[in-house]
Amino acid sequence: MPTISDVARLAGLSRATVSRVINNHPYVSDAKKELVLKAMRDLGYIPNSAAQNLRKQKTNIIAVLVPKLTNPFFAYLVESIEEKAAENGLQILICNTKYDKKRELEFLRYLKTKQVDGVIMTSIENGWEVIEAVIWSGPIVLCNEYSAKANVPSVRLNQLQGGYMGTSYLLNQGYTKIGYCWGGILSGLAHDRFFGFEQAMTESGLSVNNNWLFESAFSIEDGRRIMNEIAKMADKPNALFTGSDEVAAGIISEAKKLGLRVPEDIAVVGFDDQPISEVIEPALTTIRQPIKEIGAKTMEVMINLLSNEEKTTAKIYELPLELIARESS
Amino acid sequence: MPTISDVARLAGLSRATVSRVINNHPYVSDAKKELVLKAMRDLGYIPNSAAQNLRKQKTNIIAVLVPKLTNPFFAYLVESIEEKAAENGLQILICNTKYDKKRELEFLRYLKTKQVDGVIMTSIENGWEVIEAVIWSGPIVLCNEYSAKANVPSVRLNQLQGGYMGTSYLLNQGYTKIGYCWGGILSGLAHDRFFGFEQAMTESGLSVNNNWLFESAFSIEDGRRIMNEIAKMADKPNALFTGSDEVAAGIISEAKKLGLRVPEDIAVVGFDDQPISEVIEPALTTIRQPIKEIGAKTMEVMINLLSNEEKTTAKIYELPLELIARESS
DNA sequence: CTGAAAGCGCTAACAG
DNA sequence: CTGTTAGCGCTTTCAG
Repeated sequence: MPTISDVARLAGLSRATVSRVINNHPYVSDAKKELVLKAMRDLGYIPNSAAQNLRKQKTNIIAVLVPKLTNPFFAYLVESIEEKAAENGLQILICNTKYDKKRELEFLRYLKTKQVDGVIMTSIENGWEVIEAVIWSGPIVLCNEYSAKANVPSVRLNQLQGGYMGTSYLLNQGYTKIGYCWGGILSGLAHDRFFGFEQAMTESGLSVNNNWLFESAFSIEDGRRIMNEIAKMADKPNALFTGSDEVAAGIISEAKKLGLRVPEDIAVVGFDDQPISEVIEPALTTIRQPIKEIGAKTMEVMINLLSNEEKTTAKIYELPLELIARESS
Repeated sequence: MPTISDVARLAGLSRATVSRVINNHPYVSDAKKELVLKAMRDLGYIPNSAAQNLRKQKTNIIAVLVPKLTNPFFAYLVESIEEKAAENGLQILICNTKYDKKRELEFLRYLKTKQVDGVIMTSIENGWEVIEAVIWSGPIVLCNEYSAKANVPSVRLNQLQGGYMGTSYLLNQGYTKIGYCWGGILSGLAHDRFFGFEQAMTESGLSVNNNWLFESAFSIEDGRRIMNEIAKMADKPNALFTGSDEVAAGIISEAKKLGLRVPEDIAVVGFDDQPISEVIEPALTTIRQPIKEIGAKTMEVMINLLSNEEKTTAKIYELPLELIARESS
């Protein structure tokens, strides 16, 4: 493995000059530059990034924390973030927290070990106090997530609007016995969405039925479970706002198994507009999140933070959602 | 940001001793160790990984190249690889090549820049000659992929068996007009699978109909497109081996739109046993790949390579596939 | 425009 | 068991 010294020796120049060529500095004569380039080629030289990172005190890597990589929403989000990162000469390090506090903390440590220059969090598992302890080591940007206490920028979707939109749609279709599925923790985002649901209900003079609030709803399997719970109820909801296409898919699939018709017996609204929502039958009414836009915006904010053009504040960037009406409600 | 020197100073010891504590070396008296630990705590010290990487000439990071992160198969595969990596104190760097030669090459460079200690490739875009040029910088392991020319270990599934199994199943169900969908490039893996298809056909005294070979089949959309092509044919296949659950889902969904019955009018076999296959209607007959096992095995081989217990050879580890019979055929 | 020199923060002989 | 010393490979003043 040739080093910069080998290149310098072969080119008959100093390491400083070679370094200048590597980093595209001005003030290197074309002649010497050619010499260096040739030597680099001849030796198959590639700069060692650990050395560069150490010396420059930066890595050009941004950690992107996601709670579940196998959730298409996050897979697409990561893709959009990566795209914007690449455009700006940055690399991303995908960190799959699996909704686990400890794992999240380990990844946040990367900021302190200088393995990454910044962190984008697409979910928050730990309390903000814990996260705050890390932040002075580098910028953090929240994406599709927020915490009331967080004093960092966050780029997110208008979840309140999402909850309101989905619920209103059901109400307009004439459903009044509406159930609600959610993950289980009323973190900022989930809270807003629920608030939107509540608001739409209230405005229609309806109240929320606590028996129809289903938690721990994440996966297709959870959807099936919830549908079975509903089937056993004496007083059943006739519509569900699920907060996730996967959960919605599970509900629809199980409902059909149970001999129920969707949307006649039970209407369903998903969230995300994932590929599955077009393929399932009946096709899913869902709420599309502008994934590309949110990813790009998040990276943009991060880049500004890194270049100190912007300083860390709790600024919120909010993007709109869109309801995609299909057949399930 | 405190450094090792700050810790040493505060503890009244040398940097060497602090380093020993950091790295859990034996031969540090408990008393001094306590002193160091306390100093580290008091300062909030965390070792700088760029410095460690430079000094140790290794990063404990393995790059995992995947062609498409939004494909659930790869998302799950990455998860299983990560799990095994974490168990062994390794970190993975997920690299999304997007089926792009140039991106693949950029990621392979990480091996030369010493950003990673090894590379796991779950697809190959470039010719092997190109890849070979990189390999002396560190170990490469192929996962669910192989190249005839590759002189590195590969952990893969028996695709020939997969192609054979899916086709035989269709034949046993009485279908004889069987079409075949594939990505478009007959790389090792795809070739084996096709060969299995051919073999099953031949054994049944059937020949492959070239009109029913559909290429560029990757996504749900592609499935829809193919189904529409079929609808226009005078002589139509009555069964399809798709090589992908996504494509199969697209085909089924579109077939129903066209008023066709699945499997009566057209039977479909998928590949991967992705979540979608259970939710779509009719549920998809598909071929399950042991993702957990293949990921774990791949990492195991990588770890042996890194520890020099094993040297790089073209050894092949092959895992079996399993047919999951459902309703689509 | 170019080179010499001084580290970035850490680890690993080696000597004691 | 502990400290001294010599770098890992690169970049960046500072002179010239």
